[in-house]
Amino acid sequence: MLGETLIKPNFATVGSESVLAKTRGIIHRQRNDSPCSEYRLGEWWLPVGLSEGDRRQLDGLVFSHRRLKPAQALYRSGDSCGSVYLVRSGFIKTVVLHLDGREQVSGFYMAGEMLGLDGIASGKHASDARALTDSDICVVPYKRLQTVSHEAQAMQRYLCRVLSQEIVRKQNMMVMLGSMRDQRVATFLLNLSGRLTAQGFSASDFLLRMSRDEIGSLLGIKLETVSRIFSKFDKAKLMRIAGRHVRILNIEGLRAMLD
Amino acid sequence: MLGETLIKPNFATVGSESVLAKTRGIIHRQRNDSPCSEYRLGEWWLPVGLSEGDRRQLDGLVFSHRRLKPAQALYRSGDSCGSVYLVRSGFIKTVVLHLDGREQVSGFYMAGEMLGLDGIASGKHASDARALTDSDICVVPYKRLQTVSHEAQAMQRYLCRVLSQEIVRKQNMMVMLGSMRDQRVATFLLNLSGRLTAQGFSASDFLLRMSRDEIGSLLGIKLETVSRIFSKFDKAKLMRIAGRHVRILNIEGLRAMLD
DNA sequence: CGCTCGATTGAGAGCATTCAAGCTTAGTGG
DNA sequence: CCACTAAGCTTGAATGCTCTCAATCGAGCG
Repeated sequence: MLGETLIKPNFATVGSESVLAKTRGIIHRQRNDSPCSEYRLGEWWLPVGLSEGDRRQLDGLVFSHRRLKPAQALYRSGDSCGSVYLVRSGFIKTVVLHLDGREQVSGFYMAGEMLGLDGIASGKHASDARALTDSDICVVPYKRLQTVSHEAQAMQRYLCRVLSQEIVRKQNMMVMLGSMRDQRVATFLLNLSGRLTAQGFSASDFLLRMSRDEIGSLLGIKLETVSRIFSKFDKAKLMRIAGRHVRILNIEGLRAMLD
Repeated sequence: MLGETLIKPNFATVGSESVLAKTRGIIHRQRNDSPCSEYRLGEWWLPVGLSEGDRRQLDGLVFSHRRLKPAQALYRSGDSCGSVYLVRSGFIKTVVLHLDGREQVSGFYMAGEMLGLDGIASGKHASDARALTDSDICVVPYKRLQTVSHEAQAMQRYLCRVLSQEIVRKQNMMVMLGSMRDQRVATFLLNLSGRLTAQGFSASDFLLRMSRDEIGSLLGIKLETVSRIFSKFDKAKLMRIAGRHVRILNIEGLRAMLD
């Protein structure tokens, strides 16, 4: 068991996250719990790449949002893709369906990250997106995004950057799948830690929002192997793992595993 | 050995491809062998997504080209990324460098396909691109592309589609890496066959432009395993393999392996 | 002709998966 | 409040597959 001293910065769900949000001051500027209210994109957009000056041009871009319960689908493979999605809070997984019926996780998305970008090419989503926790999602109509992009060149540049970033992300996933099992798990943990940090959360203490099976599915290994490697890392004092509570003890040690 | 009757549609290199090009009539409208001449993008762009009407707007988009010899680099990881690249002819591989020095192939690109899209996000290329054969590459300055995209909405839409398509491609690669070894090789062959078909080449007879090692690197398996699986497919009469000459005998049998 | 590089094939070792059992946690209902 | 249940997690043992190591073969080239 992990001691009580364990900090739980990303443990908050929709109900309690505003406390954290206020302490960070940027992301959660306001909350509106009405189910279909509209948000202004500008302040959400801002933290991930646009300058303050560009923001004014984008303030007109309004969009709806969706609340999801765990296991609820945001979209399904084959659905016509009229929007892209920005995660306001919560955790989303995307899964690709094999021809033989098996499912494979293709990505996890957390607050501030965009998903649904794989649907732009063909107009149909190439994967399913499902909530892992209670989640709050901004729905950005793609048509509208295009119009704004056409008018504001900054937005166009940003959109291309986001798309390119997703290519890099998938490519890094590909490369990771070519490394040893242990390295994959280390990479996964470091990646998660880094993204949580970017959101203002602790880099060393966090809660996994996904099962061993889902982690294994993403990393191309079986759930038992994930469990064994976690235990191994724990024994090696690289981290402490208790259920889904993770505390990284030796981040340099984890990094050292990658080379 | 494969018999003399083997058709060799994609065997042509820079020296002889114009013969094939003329028979297809769309892609190679003209040839200009001067080392730094400029091409009009419109007719290259056209076959992969833009309507005839949009084309006129794009005709002003000029760009240079590069000739590459086998093993020659188009760009390297870390190079500042001022352009994206369109393959006119030949074969390019992209490789990502692991922290431990190993190299991993992240993709193969053939005529009509774009690469370098992973560099847009950070302004620096995230991989190396090297020629597998003599290749002819269109260099499309990204700044210029942005300007045109801003003016012509059709181009903007197209650019986003291309980026999204690359996301789908990488995602499919990821998923493939989660399947059995045999299935990966089957997927690889079917994918290659399909892309060659899209370029007007034979779907059943073609020449691999990459080594077993490079195939294995992409598929996450060792070169000996690639060789063994090729031999196995050959024994099963799914295909004939002789060195790098491939003749697919039972494409439905290969497809059936995927489910 | 001999060299080199890539491909093929075999044998043995190593490691992840499979199968199975026990354990913990969370949620439910008495 | 506690027992019960189900789902997820951990751990062990044996199997099977891929990798590693090694030898051979063949094609291309000087």
